[in-house]
Formats: sequence, structure tokens, C-alpha cells
Amino acid sequence: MVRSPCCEKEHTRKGPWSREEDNLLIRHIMFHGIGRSWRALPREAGLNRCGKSCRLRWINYLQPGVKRGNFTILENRMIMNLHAQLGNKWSSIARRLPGRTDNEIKNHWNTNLKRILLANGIDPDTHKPLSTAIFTTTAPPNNRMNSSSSSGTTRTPPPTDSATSMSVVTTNNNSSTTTMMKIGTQTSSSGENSSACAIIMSSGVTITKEVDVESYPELNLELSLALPSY
DNA sequence: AATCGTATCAACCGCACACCT
DNA sequence: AAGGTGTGCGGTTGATACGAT
Repeated sequence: MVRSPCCEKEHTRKGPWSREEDNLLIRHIMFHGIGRSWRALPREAGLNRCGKSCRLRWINYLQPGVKRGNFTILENRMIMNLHAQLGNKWSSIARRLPGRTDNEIKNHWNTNLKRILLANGIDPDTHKPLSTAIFTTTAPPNNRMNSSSSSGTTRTPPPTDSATSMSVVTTNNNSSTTTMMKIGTQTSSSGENSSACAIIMSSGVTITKEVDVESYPELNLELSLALPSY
């Protein structure tokens, strides 16, 4: 079966959305709803865009309730847990995280969470240990974890008064593997050090985190992972 | 100041599936 | 039952910002 293209690609605009286009889309949906189909919507709204593009823009950025900005410790924990259960089912994961979209979760996973698991010797696909060797590593400073605005042009500057480093130690005994991971030490402007606590359960992996940090939680993770014996 | 490398994320692409005729 | 259409999803890309040199 030969599929027809979803829209007239030669005559539709691509790339970042302008404020005017956003306004047209918002106004149209506010007045008329999604209507008969996404395919027909751009023409009805006076937009020179593909229907799929309109749908994506609305779902990911324009519809009310979309949450922007840093992922909380709780959200990170839920994503890790759900990914362990569901795999790359980003839409299913997103449905369990109110206000977050599949695209944003997918990006966050690929740029941040995946790296943390890898640095800790855990396969991000299987959530099982890559190796049981004892090792220590230093991760590159991840000072760009703050999200940008919906326009994609402004970025929140990273904290300037914290040193970021990661050390991971995995130890074995007869019954289990225990990994201690420390990511960074935050020193506030007033000179106070703080540390952070959470428990992440994912397919047999328990992650404990000491927490009393309000800000920059990603930069100040003190984790201890208790891995089951596989 | 200029250049290069890297990280981030918005947006696109193609596929699969559900629904309709 | 077969073909056509619309939608949703996951993978990937490309533009941009930012840090390092």
C-alpha cells in the first residue's frame, strides 16, 4: 500500500515556530477545539504548517498545563522507575508524569539520566549492571542541565558556586553488589555545604540519596545503590 | 576576539496501528 | 477483506547556546 504524504510538504513551513504562528494556533484551538482533524487544522487556522507539526507544537508546548523547567528529584525517580518497567515507552511514562511530555522526558533521559546510570555502571537499557568491577570515575561537569524556555533561545545560567564531580565505587560481597556514587559537592554563597535523600526502586535496584538541598538537586546527589545479585 | 567542540532540545521523519469506507 | 486516511509514537537530526582553548 502506498501512503500519501501527510500534507503538502513543498508548501509548508518548517523549523522553529514564530510567536505569530503560536498565537494563530492557540486562538484557533481555543475557539474551535482540535476540530475534525489535525490535517485540516492548519488550513482552517491560516497556518502554513503541516498538521503533524501543529499537533506536536500544541501537545509539547502550547496546551495548558505543560510544565517547563527542571525535573524534580521525584520526577527523576519516577522516570527511572517507569523506564525500568516500560522501556522507551515515552508516551506511557509521560502519562504518569502530569505536565510532562513524552518529548521532554525522552530528551531528559537521553541527555541526563542515561549518563548517570552509565557512569554508575548500570546499563540504561536493561537497568542491570554493566560490570561488577570496583571503579571510580570523574564525570564531566554537567552545568547545562537547566531547561530553556519554550522559544529555545534562553538558557538559565548554571550555578557558579558549586564544584561538580562524580565518584562511583562499586563493591561486591557474596550476596550483593553495593555502589556508592557521589555527584558533586555544593557550596552555597554563604559557604554552607549541603547534601541530599531519596529512594529509587527500579527492577531490583535500590538507590538511596541523602537530601536536604532545595536548589540544584541534580548537582548534589549523594547516592548509594544496592544492586541485587544477578 | 575568534574558533572549535559539546550539550541541549525543538522539531522532523518514518513507521505502525486504528479506524473508516 | 482490502485499501485509504489520520493519528500517535519513538528515533533522529539540526540549530543554537555555551564552555574551552
